[in-house]
Amino acid sequence: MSKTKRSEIRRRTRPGGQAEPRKSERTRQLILDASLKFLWTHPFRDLTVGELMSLAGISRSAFYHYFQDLHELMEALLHAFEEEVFDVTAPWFSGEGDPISLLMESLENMVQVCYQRGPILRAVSDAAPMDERLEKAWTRFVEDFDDAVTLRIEQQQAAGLIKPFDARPVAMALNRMDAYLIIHHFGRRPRGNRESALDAILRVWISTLYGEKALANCLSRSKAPTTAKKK
Amino acid sequence: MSKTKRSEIRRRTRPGGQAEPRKSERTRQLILDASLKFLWTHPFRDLTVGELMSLAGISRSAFYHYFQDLHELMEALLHAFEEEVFDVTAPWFSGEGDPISLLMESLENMVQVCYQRGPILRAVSDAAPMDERLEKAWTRFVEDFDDAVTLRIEQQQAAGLIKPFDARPVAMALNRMDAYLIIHHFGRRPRGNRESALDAILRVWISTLYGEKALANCLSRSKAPTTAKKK
DNA sequence: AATTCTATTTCACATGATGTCACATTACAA
DNA sequence: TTGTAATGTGACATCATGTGAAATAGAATT
Repeated sequence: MSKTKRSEIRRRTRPGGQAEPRKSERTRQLILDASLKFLWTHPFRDLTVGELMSLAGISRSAFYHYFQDLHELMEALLHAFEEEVFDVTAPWFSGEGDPISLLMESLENMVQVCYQRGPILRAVSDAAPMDERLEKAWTRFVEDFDDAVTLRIEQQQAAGLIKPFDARPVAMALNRMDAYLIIHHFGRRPRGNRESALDAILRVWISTLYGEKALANCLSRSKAPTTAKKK
Repeated sequence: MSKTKRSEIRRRTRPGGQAEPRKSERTRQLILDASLKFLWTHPFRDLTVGELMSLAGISRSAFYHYFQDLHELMEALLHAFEEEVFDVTAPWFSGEGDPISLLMESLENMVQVCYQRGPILRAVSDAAPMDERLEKAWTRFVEDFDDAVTLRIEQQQAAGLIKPFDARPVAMALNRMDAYLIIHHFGRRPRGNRESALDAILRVWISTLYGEKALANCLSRSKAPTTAKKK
């Protein structure tokens, strides 16, 4: 260790002046964690800066050193979620191989992630209409998917895998369905049934894009149709 | 006119004590109208009791004689909308004849109504997460559709018109798609294209419920697929 | 260890919207 | 016209928000 002081080691883990475990970073994370814990059991409308900070064990006004307001905090949560979802849906968007299998894989992954992070998703979509900035971030998130799905449909139409139609409106329809169906099912506790939500999403996507024949093939491994009525 | 006083004529138009053009009813309507005018050009988050009442030309505190708060007002708007939508979608739900034609008629009507009342729909769905009562009303509205669609699908499955599958999750998926696609397209000005939204909705519903063959027949009269890219 | 400088936190306050009250005013039936 | 209930108003208490100055704690330098 010779001359190098401990502080130098710690602080210079990341070059460029960005220190690693800076106190403020830890505090910021503390706040994020507290908000997460809160939103897991309460709707966003009940979240107040005071509540949040007392949960985090810090004074209320300290909040404003880390976030402009609650909406900016929600934006931070959204961005983390965003990244995760884009990662796990990559297969259909950029993978190679049977498009239907890839689609199924992507949608399964998406449902899986959303099942985990459901309350975040709901909190963000609840909070979005109350703040212009957050609303834009949320809109952009959804529209990024619109772009990606539109592009993929058009590619597969060109390849003759999907019948020709105006791709964008359909992509938008399917994405809205995903987002709000998932928020409905997984956005609050007790969360709905993963499997039946996924089945419905798969059914709609596949029959819309690839036709019922494709659907029949995929669902062959699935369980028999439920006739049971569950109100 | 003999003995009958004018007031008696006016007040007894509707028997049962419910007077007709009572002052308070007119004022209430004035407030509703003002809110509508406001929401047509501003998001719900900018609506304040003060603004609203000065728009209506009445004092702020008078508002609370007519509504508990802004959310109750939104609930009133929702109920008016609700009725209208249920009326125009009746064909598919209870009509007789070719199910696909009926479905198309219902969805066309729904898009038509929503195009007119888009901003109301958006305002309600924006406001809903902020208030438990309104949120419940909004949820019930959507779930009433879930029930109706589920029932109809099950009926047509029993009649062999629709392939067997678990109806409710699919009904929910299709309804979420309708609601939020429509809010997206028609909820603010400038509103999106009626036709392309309708086409997308029709495509998804028909191919999901009745298969692509049915779809091909219906869309024969439609315009050629647009290859144009409109970001 | 003492010192200095800065990052972090807190306290006290101003603001803005809400909802409620007692009271003024108006509408309307007698 | 007049009395009473319905309607409208102003003043107030409340609550969460966001801000700035002051206090405290942390880290680097000597």
